[in-house]
Amino acid sequence: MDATLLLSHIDRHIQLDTEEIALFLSLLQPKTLKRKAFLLTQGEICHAEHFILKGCLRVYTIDDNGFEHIVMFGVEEWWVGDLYSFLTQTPTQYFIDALEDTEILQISRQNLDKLYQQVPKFERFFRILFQNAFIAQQQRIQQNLSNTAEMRYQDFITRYPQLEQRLSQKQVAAYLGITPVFLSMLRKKRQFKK
Amino acid sequence: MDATLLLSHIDRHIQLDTEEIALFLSLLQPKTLKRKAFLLTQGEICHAEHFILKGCLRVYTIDDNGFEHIVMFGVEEWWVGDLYSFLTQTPTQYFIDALEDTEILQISRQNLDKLYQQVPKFERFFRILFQNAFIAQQQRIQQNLSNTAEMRYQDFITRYPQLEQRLSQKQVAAYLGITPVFLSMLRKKRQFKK
DNA sequence: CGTCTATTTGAATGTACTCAAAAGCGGTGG
DNA sequence: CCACCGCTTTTGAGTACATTCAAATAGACG
Repeated sequence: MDATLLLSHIDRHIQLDTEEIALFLSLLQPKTLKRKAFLLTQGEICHAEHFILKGCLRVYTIDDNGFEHIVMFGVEEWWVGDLYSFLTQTPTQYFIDALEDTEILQISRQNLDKLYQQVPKFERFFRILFQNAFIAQQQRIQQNLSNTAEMRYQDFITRYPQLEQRLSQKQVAAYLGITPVFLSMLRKKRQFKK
Repeated sequence: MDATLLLSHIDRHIQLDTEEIALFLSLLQPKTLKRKAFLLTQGEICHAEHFILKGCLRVYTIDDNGFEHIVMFGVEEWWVGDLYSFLTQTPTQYFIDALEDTEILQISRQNLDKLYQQVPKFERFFRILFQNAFIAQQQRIQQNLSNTAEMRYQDFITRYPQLEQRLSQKQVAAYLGITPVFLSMLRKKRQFKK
């Protein structure tokens, strides 16, 4: 498996020498997932963080009424996992599965700890990563508070136009927090407006 | 101003020697805010991150219809600011003001950069901080997707019982994403149930 | 005390959901 | 390669959750 994408992603934030790169790569494990395969299911402990080389994953919960709610999508160059379960080693409430055939690189809890110890620059790398993720989530929260479903859909397709292409409406609805039926109605309404 | 609270907060995640502590403290600036005073208003650039020693702040937007939406509260031992504006040095979309008389310690962009350079352990500190903030936000997003207003209110008061005491219903409503009128109705309903 | 803001209450409205049925689409096997 | 099965999307009617508007009451603060 080819880690070029991951290395260039890291190179954007910190500079590593060849030794550090070698160490880092030795701590990773590749994995491929067929469409619809699960990476994590509710009740399991999340043992690794996953970097996506190719494909598309979704992180979601299933509520008491059986409805799916997507907390995040992951595509190329994104990290996914359940951080809470990963850090506390407690059972997760999330499911993660593949919407497309997907290739990932995994780093386990022990290996990540080792990485932080041996290459402290990675503290900086993940600090920046979480910082950016925090900002993105805060914007999503603010949007959910301020906007109607129609505005949120509008924003979603302008913010992630290429992602929307890859998803079914059902997935988009589960991310926006509305029913697929209602999303269908919104789309119909939009056609007239344009 | 007394930085004990901040130092013990930091000590939970990283260990500093006396020199490092001295350097860190030299990079901070104290500030007091009277109730209703603004720390940041829409259009300004956020020049510092703020650690709360005492008091209560709110971070919020005002939407096109003039409604306030609170993205986070800050009380003792929390950091607040607009990270996006802080990092990109672009105008913020948020307001931050004090709900109580408040004492904070500020660290400017330049001083934080200096801190990262001179005491890399702070990369780790903020990595952990953002990591935890990310988890908390993800839980909030998941809740907003899954739950009705009534459940969200229930969860809020069990999760932050002491915070709710300090807030008006209007503030709680603006955080939950509902109108004060509707929150009042929910509270009335709850009284019967108990 | 008086003013200003927050909260409560009630009626009408709107946004989004439920249920149900039909149509569309994609993958799989014969 | 077509036919069928299952899942997604569309459409419509009725419903529920939450808002708007308005007015009255309560509370906070100077």
